[in-house]
Amino acid sequence: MSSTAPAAASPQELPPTAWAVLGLLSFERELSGYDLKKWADNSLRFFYWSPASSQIYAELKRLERLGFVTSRIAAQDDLRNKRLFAITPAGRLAIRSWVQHAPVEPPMLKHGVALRAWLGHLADPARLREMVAEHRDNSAALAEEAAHASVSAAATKGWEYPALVSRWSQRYFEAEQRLAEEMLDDLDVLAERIRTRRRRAPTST
Amino acid sequence: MSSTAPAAASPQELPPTAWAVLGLLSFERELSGYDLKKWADNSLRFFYWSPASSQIYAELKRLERLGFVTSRIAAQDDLRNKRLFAITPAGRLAIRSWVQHAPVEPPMLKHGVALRAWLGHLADPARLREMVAEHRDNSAALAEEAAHASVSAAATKGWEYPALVSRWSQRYFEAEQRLAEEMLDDLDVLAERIRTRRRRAPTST
DNA sequence: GGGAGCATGTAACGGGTTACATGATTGG
DNA sequence: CCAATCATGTAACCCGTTACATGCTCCC
Repeated sequence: MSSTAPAAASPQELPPTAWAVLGLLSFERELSGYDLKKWADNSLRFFYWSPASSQIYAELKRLERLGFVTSRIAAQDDLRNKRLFAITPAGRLAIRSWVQHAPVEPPMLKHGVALRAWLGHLADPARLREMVAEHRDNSAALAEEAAHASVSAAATKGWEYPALVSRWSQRYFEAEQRLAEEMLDDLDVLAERIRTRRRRAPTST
Repeated sequence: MSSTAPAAASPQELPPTAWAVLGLLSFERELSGYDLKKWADNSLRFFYWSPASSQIYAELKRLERLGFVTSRIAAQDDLRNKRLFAITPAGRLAIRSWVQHAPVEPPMLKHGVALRAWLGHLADPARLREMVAEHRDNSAALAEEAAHASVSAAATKGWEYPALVSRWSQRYFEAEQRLAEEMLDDLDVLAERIRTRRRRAPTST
């Protein structure tokens, strides 16, 4: 089946990136692929990764083929061969339906630091500590960035929901920071336990 | 470049799944692909997704080609054509080096619920609330599961680090639950604000 | 007898990335 | 003038998934 369906098949079945891009356009502004990339970088990035530019252009092509967006070349006043995209009524319908009806799935998380802590028996305890500390600092920095994003979103009319999610992101990264700190404590306890145990019944491996 | 390098090229450059699988084997037990899948399902799943079985078999093949694991057919006592894999000294070296030297990268998160909250202007407020509440409940359930995993890991010798990470996971999902609750509050405030505003200056799409 | 679980894979597909190509405009 | 940024894409690649095929064994 499939093989280039004629038009809007079952709207529900698009990759997340397509919905993300269409979602960015649902704020009713005309945007270029380049704009979309930048915007994704400083909003979606916090709770959803930011797709590669090439991917954005590919999704835009698909969305246009489905009739969910239209494009025009911005000429005259704006010069450059810049293609501006806008959401269509069909696109608005489709994304509304997706937002409302897509099933609630567990967030997907790939936590490299946690994976390596899980394999802690393979690492030098000090190095492990270092990694977790670095992660804690990264989280703190991201919390800061999200805080900034939230104030600038709060200042814009019609951006109440983005502002709300920015606040959520800020809290998320603050929590991540706390979790890292607690893990550091646990690592210290564990390292201590191992050290004393080794003192009694020395070396193996 | 590349095109089936003769042997252990630069060990650092394997997909995460390969390291995850090798990591599971680093606990020094002989495991089948099937075993690995099950184990991944109830440990890695919490902080790193669980790969498809087919993927696990593929990675095992690759790891064997690289000399990081060996396999033998478990016959006699165990019957069935079950292939058991074990880590080799080279594999132990490689994964140790990965755990210690791989750069600390930000965890990758794809939070569907957050994305849809970000697009809250496209949803019925009640439905949005429902979705976030469902996510909160899912998180609570996952926290429970992680708690169980942590007690059973704590009971096993040599599993101190997995136990530590299970504890971390439990806290993570508890935090996720709290974040969802706070988002619900924020959504209520926002919905109220919109309702009163609309009462003064009525409707517009 | 038959279904649930054990066990190992193959094939096709697709989503997403990196690397690359190209060119135009702006500002120091 | 040259670097940075704007701007749009193509090509190759690979990770990972779904769907499927196969067969065995355990236990009700």
